[in-house]
Amino acid sequence: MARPVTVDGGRIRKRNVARILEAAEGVFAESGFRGATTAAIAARAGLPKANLHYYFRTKKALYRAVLDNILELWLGAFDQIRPERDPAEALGDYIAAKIYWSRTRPNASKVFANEVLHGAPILGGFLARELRARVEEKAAILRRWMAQGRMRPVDPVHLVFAIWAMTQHYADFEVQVRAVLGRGRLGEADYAAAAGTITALVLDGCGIARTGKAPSRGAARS
Amino acid sequence: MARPVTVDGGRIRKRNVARILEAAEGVFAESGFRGATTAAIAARAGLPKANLHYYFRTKKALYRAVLDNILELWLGAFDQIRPERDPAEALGDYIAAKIYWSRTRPNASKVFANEVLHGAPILGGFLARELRARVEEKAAILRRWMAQGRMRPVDPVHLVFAIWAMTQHYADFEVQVRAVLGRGRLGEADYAAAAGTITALVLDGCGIARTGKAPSRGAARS
DNA sequence: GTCTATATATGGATAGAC
DNA sequence: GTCTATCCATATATAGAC
Repeated sequence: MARPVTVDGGRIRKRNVARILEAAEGVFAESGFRGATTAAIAARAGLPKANLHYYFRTKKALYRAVLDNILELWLGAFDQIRPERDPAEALGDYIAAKIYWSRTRPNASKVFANEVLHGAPILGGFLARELRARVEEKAAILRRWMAQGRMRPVDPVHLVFAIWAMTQHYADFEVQVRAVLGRGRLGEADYAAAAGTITALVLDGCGIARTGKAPSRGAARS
Repeated sequence: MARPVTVDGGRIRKRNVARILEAAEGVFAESGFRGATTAAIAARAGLPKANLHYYFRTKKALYRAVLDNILELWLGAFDQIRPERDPAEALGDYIAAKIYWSRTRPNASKVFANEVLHGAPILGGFLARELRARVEEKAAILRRWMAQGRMRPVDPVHLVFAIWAMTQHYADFEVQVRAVLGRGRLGEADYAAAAGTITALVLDGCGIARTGKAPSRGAARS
């Protein structure tokens, strides 16, 4: 148990852990922490239930591991906002990155939303420390841009809340968005319309003339 | 069982049902449908568990009743948007009404968010029929205002999504908002800042000059 | 490392006395 | 209408053979 004796350096372990994490993200997204069953996660991962418990002793430990993956995405996207950038481009790329993740990793967004919705029992500390610090850091950049007259003064923290809310809405409330739009599935055009509307609201709200230029390369990657 | 024989016309029943519904909204908001236990709901309502099952035979039936109450609020607020109104006032009052409900009925928002987040198993039909129709009705009003040059052309449905997302964020993600703002509890000033930021984004995004006038009376009521 | 069988706990729902 | 006691299903977690 303590140390793997196989020569492959835990190749099987790596593959199984990855499968379990992906399956768990899906099941936690669909059913929430309480509603998710280890049996359902194991079935989706293609493993017997006892095997899942071999890799993650408790359901809670597995849940924590899933959340850890998600936080990386969230904090990574935030770094589109850097002091040396043009405000309009930085904000536009940040919105594009968030919409990109809502589209490609909707389950990650849903698991996070569910966690926060129910009081952030696991992530409470992260929100109050790491996230708060990162928001303050980005808010300071926005305030500097405002002081330099490069954007209209708005409350920078509430602006960040607005961007989070509007972009993640397309993942978290996807069922409602599809129902209201009458779509079986959201397509390229729908996400483009969403990003366009959100970008227009944010840039106009900040008094920044839109350039019509496409988001810069790599916007969705880092 | 079939008909109440008491002379008070079911006064006790009315009181108990109301207590149960309020308790259920709170517990469903905190724990989700699956995480909520009938024991917890009964305890919060101050009744023994079996008594709860006397009024609502199944947990699902109780959940449906809670959702029904919530839909009334949602559709009611929507009626701030009427063709004869001034676009800026109508949108401003709609935002004010939604923020008012996020503040005063956060649990209602959370239960709804949880339902949609997990695929709207109960409300799917409502979203595809009633809600879709209501959004189309309001989108038509917005399109008419745009055609009359009273507001800049934007995608009206995505604009509605944006307003929903930004306003309900303060109820659904309240824990995160509090953590990032470093507040133990959100106060009057926080909601005012939220409404101000959201209104600025929406009105500027629609190219409508802000009047500085306070939201009209009754904005939060109907 | 894998998997069958099972111990154990929790929670929805009801029977039946009052 | 109220409430105690209980049935029964479900689900987490583990024991122990392979």
